[in-house]
Amino acid sequence: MARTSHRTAARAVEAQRRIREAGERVTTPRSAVLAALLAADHALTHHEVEEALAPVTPVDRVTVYRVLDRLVATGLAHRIPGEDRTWRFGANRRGPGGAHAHFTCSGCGRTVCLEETEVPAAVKVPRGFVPQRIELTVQGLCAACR
Amino acid sequence: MARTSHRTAARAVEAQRRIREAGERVTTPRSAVLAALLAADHALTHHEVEEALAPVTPVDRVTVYRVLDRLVATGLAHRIPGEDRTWRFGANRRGPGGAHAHFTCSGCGRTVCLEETEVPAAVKVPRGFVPQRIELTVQGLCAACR
DNA sequence: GGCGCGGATGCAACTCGGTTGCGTCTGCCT
DNA sequence: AGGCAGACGCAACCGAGTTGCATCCGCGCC
Ligand SMILES: [Mn+2]
Ligand SMILES: [Mn+2]
Ligand SMILES: [Zn+2]
Ligand SMILES: [Zn+2]
Repeated sequence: MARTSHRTAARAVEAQRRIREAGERVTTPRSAVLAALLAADHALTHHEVEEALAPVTPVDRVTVYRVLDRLVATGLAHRIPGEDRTWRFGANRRGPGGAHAHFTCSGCGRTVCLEETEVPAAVKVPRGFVPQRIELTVQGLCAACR
Repeated sequence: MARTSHRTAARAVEAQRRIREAGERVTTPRSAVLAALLAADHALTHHEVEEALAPVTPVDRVTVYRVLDRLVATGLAHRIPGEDRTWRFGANRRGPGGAHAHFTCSGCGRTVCLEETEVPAAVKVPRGFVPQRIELTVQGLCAACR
């Protein structure tokens, strides 16, 4: 438990450092949300973030939405559109621009970032179309649900 | 115009044939919805389907949802999750199981099926994970919006 | 350390894509 | 033609995300 809360504190500091370095104001909700993303082993929904913060640093629903939007806008996190019409958010652990694939488990509904998996650099598109970003999502069963 | 309505009628017949062949009951809403998907040059939202049918064969909002669900379940159409939290639907012109990529235009918001574009057959996933389906979406600008 | 301001938070009300329950209607089999 | 399971229409509902506005507070400045 001492170990755990030590890690938690370290994560909070790390989150604050990242926010400050991005030139953003360091506020309680922002640090708490980013720390939650950094702590998670899978991409979190708005609701999951809210729940994760509730016991220690309750944050208003709307603020969670706004903070996550801002983290995405400043490149500190990324948003993953899901099969179930809800967005999930993951911290950009290795800075912005790291295009990677995602895995969504149809058992537990969790989405994880596949930092290792290559996304094709280019694909064939119809004449006149200009590709900008490629998204690759794998559906299947995670190790736990298999 | 004679040409156009002739094509329209042909499409209605084709839609009915496909529905019957799938072992489903042939109803007015079902034929109309599938015919609309077959006629479209891009994947349609629920709302677009409803609008397309309104002038000739008005169909209740809820019925459109249910018909589209069923077309997907029977393999006559497929559902594409979008960046904007709405689903889009396309007819499965070449039968079910034809995995293909999609292109979403950030200008007009339209999504088109890239029937030509290969989806990688397999990707690297973490140990113990079982991939089932791979989805590839390209974001960019379409020829009209460029 | 205190001051002031612009941006951030909290709360309430709202939008909209999609769902559910239920009574009526109809495609299809006999 | 007759009967029934399944489809349709309508109304109420749900939940993710948004908007407007008053209050608060991080941070640069003294
Ligand atoms: Mn990710
Ligand atoms: Mn398609
Ligand atoms: Zn799982
Ligand atoms: Zn376009």
